[in-house]
Amino acid sequence: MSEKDSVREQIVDAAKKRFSHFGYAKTTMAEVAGDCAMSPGNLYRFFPGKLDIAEAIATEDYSKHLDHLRKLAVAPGKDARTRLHDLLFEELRRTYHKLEKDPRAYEMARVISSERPKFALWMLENERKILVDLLEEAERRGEFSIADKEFTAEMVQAATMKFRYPQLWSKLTLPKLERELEGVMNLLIDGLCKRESAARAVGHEAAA
Amino acid sequence: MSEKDSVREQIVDAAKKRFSHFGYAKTTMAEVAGDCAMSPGNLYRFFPGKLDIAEAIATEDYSKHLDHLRKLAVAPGKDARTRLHDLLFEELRRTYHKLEKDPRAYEMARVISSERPKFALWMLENERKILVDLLEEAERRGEFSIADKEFTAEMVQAATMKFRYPQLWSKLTLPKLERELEGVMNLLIDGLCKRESAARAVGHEAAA
DNA sequence: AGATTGAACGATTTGTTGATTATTCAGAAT
DNA sequence: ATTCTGAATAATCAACAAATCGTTCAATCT
Repeated sequence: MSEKDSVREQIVDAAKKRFSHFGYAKTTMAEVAGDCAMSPGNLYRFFPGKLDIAEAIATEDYSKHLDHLRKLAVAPGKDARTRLHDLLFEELRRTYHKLEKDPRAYEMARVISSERPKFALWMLENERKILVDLLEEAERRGEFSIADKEFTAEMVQAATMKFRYPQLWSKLTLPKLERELEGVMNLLIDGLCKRESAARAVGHEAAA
Repeated sequence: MSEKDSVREQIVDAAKKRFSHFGYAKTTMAEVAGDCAMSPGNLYRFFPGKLDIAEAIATEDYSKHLDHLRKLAVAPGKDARTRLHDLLFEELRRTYHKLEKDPRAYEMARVISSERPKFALWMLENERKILVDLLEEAERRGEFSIADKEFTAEMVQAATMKFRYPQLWSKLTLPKLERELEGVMNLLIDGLCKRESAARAVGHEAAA
């Protein structure tokens, strides 16, 4: 089984190079097989198809990102607002740099999320789990006050949906996106509602 | 000029029928001209091009919707929360019924917003003005507490972006979308933050 | 003169053909 | 028996031709 796994890795590595050099569509299975010194047919003993190789690459890369997010969400010595801030900003920055700036990665993301819609849902779920953890911790410490954490996490994701889809960015620069995310986040945390206790004003505050 | 206007109306009417029957792409200028008992070339004395006819149709239809929204935003005897609720829900319902349920309207929306990106921005601006009015009124009455209304209106729009794009709905039914919008709205109004005053819990509350 | 036409033009779409490519599988190699 | 190959297959893509359609404008009509 270790044998098989190392071949899988070899295939993923070869495909990663090809995909990021020439793009997903312009890379043929024959080329990937050639790079691994095997026949095209043999690839199918390790992956059901071309798309599954792309998915493996995306999963591997995304898992690292998830680990990073998990660390941010439980960073000690930071209040809930800051951790939520760091979490949402990290996601925005990754999306921006990875997709907006790299046409090859963008192509792969488009192909995967159109041919494998479940994949995008799986990513959302993973991030929601992190959010739930953050919210639970925040309530335990008395920072937030939330009845249904699972539902609230979903709502936070719905409200920040715009920052996940480059198609919705209409030429906005990263700083502008960051300012918007900052604004949305402050609204989500503090709300529009008048309070007795000194309310934090919801205005533009530079992000970075 | 009144003469010219009535011809314009005739053209818009003919095009409206064709577009909604056969779709934008499958309707030819010659057909629209024929319906108006004129030559194709003559259409261009009234509209710069085919897309402008579609835009005229969309503008006419959208203006009625805007009037409706304005009424909801200033409805007397309702608190700000309710008016904001009505406003956002009306937009969601219109988008759902008009685009999600009518492939012809969806085609036109796609064509216009891809060929005339300014149009979508203009719609957002219009709705933002209404939001600003609502927020100003709400602060005057002491219901909300907002430093920068223009910016906050932008943030409310950013946070509810998901409900404007059917592509982001991934098979969600209208009731589910409504429940989500309800949740996001409550979060925006009340915030996550713990307060001294009795906080309204953020949970699922049936929409309709 | 101003309004209108419809043939002419170029851009876009459609249809067709011939590669190219993902995938399969009967058989060769180990 | 298991691993692997590479030709066969079917699906997709690319390139080209024909047709259609949006748009223009010289000529015609009112």
